[in-house]
Amino acid sequence: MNAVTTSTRELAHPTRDEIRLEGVLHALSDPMRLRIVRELAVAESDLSCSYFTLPVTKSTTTHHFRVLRESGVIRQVYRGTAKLNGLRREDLDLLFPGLLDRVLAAAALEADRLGTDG
Amino acid sequence: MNAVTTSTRELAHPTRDEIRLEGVLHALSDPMRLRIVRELAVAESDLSCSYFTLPVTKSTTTHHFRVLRESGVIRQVYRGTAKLNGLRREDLDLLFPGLLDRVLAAAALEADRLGTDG
DNA sequence: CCCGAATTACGATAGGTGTCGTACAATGGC
DNA sequence: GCCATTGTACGACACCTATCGTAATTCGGG
Repeated sequence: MNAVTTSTRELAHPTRDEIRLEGVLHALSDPMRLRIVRELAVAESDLSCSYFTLPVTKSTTTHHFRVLRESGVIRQVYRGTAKLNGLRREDLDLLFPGLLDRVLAAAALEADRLGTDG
Repeated sequence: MNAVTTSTRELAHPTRDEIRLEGVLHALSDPMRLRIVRELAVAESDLSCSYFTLPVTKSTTTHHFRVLRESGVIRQVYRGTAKLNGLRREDLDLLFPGLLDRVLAAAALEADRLGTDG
């Protein structure tokens, strides 16, 4: 009905200064999560969870998105029944300059090297 | 038991092309291991395990060094009763250009931010 | 040839984690 | 109001992992 759908469901995000390097590295060390992050990185805007077609169930997908959110790697906002996901680029770049880009570049190089892209 | 006393106990290392980004990120996502890597990074030469004074037992320290070696982050060589540890900078920089430096810089920034250095 | 120093091996343990399946909840369109 | 779409909650399970303590191994030196 409303032109601007204001969702009431709130999601807990760590503030910028609560983000820990160890947590970010751990979040990125899982193949599924790294794949999600890579897709978010090349996306022009936020992507819904259903956009991703991962070789795991929806339950597991939900789990991975939560890990990414709670570690501060992504931001999640409800819009209707969907949940939009976006990288927290600014926060990450402020805390860990250049880190995300290097990880993404490394992931691209490795995917190319192994011939298995995600 | 044997007669070969060339002090060459061999340790299994992954070859460069066996190193995986996920494994490296996972290895670096542990506080103890990140601390070890940071110390190795500023060292002029290889360091023995006993050089490090970590708040864990020697058994646990051995475990962490093994994780770092098996993930390809460090190289370990026996010399007498000691075991010398060094970063595999060249291999890592070839595989993942700039990644290690950014992680180290991020770790330094975070340590400064949190006021808790290692 | 024994001793001490450095490190490992082994077993144990508590907690984390990736995965699944099924049942449940929120939302927007009809 | 109903229902399809989207995602969550919860329980379960196998596996991994960080940690410890103690016993064992390797090596150089006396």
